[in-house]
Amino acid sequence: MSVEKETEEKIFEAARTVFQKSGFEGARMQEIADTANINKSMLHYYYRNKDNLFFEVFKAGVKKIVPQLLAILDKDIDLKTKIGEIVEFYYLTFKEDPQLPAFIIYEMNQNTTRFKSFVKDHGIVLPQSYIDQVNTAIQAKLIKNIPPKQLLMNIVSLCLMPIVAKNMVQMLFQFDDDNFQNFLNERRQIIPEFILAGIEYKEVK
Amino acid sequence: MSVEKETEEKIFEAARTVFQKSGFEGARMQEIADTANINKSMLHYYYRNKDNLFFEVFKAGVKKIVPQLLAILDKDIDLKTKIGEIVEFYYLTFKEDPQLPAFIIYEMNQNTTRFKSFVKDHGIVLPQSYIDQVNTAIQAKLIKNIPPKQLLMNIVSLCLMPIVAKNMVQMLFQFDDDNFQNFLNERRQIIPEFILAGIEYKEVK
DNA sequence: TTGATTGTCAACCATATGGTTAAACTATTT
DNA sequence: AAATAGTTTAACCATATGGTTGACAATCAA
Repeated sequence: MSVEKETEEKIFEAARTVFQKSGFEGARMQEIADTANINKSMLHYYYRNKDNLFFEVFKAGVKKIVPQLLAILDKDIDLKTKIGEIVEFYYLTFKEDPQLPAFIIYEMNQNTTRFKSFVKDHGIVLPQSYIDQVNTAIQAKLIKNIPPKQLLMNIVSLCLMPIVAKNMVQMLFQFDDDNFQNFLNERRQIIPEFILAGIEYKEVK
Repeated sequence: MSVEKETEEKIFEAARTVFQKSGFEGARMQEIADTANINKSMLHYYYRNKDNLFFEVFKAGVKKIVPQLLAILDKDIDLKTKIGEIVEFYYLTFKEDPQLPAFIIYEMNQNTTRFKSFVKDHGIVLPQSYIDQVNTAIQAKLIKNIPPKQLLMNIVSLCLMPIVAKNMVQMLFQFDDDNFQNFLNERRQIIPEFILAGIEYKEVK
């Protein structure tokens, strides 16, 4: 049994690597097997077929991002802290898994169905508490008027876009990998400042 | 000769459609031929092979985005106007070609080389005039201190991310296509306001 | 120890896919 | 009108790819 888990785990890790690098269509079962150092038949023995294996990887990827974000959004903390936590969460998560967001976003565009079932199974919904929090802040004139979804879109855009468009950014800004990492690191401070100013956030004493 | 251009054009358009929908790996030469309503051999007759055809489509895509952005950045207009123009440019361009940015960004991550040659051939460089403009504005205390590349990254992120992550956004926000289009439209106003507030922009009289 | 269950592998299979070819057809030139 | 060059097509080819099979090994239950 320990052997079984080991192999299954090896396969999954290899699949994660290859699928995230090449996408569903670009990934080859043989390459996954080679990466895992096992026979190709094992892939089918444990996961039946390519779709299945892919979906496992895809699900794990979504699980790593979405529920965490929603949990932070739902927290009972003030808006400023919340924004800071989101920025930090994205920075840390994608520092160690930089290809994940591009992978998820691309594959979701290719096949919405895959994701839909996941959303239903996990009851993924934007927390009402977040919506209320923003609207309350607006009414209290603590921030300027902005639809909560638009604000969230802004936050996520600022965090994810540079990572998703990594090569484009590196090319246009003529960054090597170090420069790019510094650029991202710099954004940990710049993004929260930019957002808070953007909504004209007023501190509550 | 008119027939030739017609066929070549038909092939290119079909290739654009299919490649943008499915990506390089997911695209099938047969599907392109079917979409163009011609025999598959014609693809090879006019474009030799898949790589070639793809690269033409890819180049055209980049040409539609990058030079335009750089041209606006290089314009001798004040920062506020410039930001407004970028936001409008992106909105209008991708309203009629929504899959383009995700396509370019994804394929660029898959194969940097493809893009590198393009950048070299077209002398694509971030205009110094833009860098200077931002730095000057900072020194004049017209905006708060922010590295020009970070500011540009913010602008582009806010414009592109929702389009690139369309399905993700629609799912999470429970938008149908109309809702989504309205959401994007709403951003034409929200993004410039958000950015100008974000950099604490002061009007020059 | 032995019989059964589970895991692993090399060889194999069917099909899809990018690409080729040679012949037919069409327009253009002489 | 004949020859030439350019365009289009159906049939074909080699290979890559996802998936299967059957033999064999390891592990476990009795």
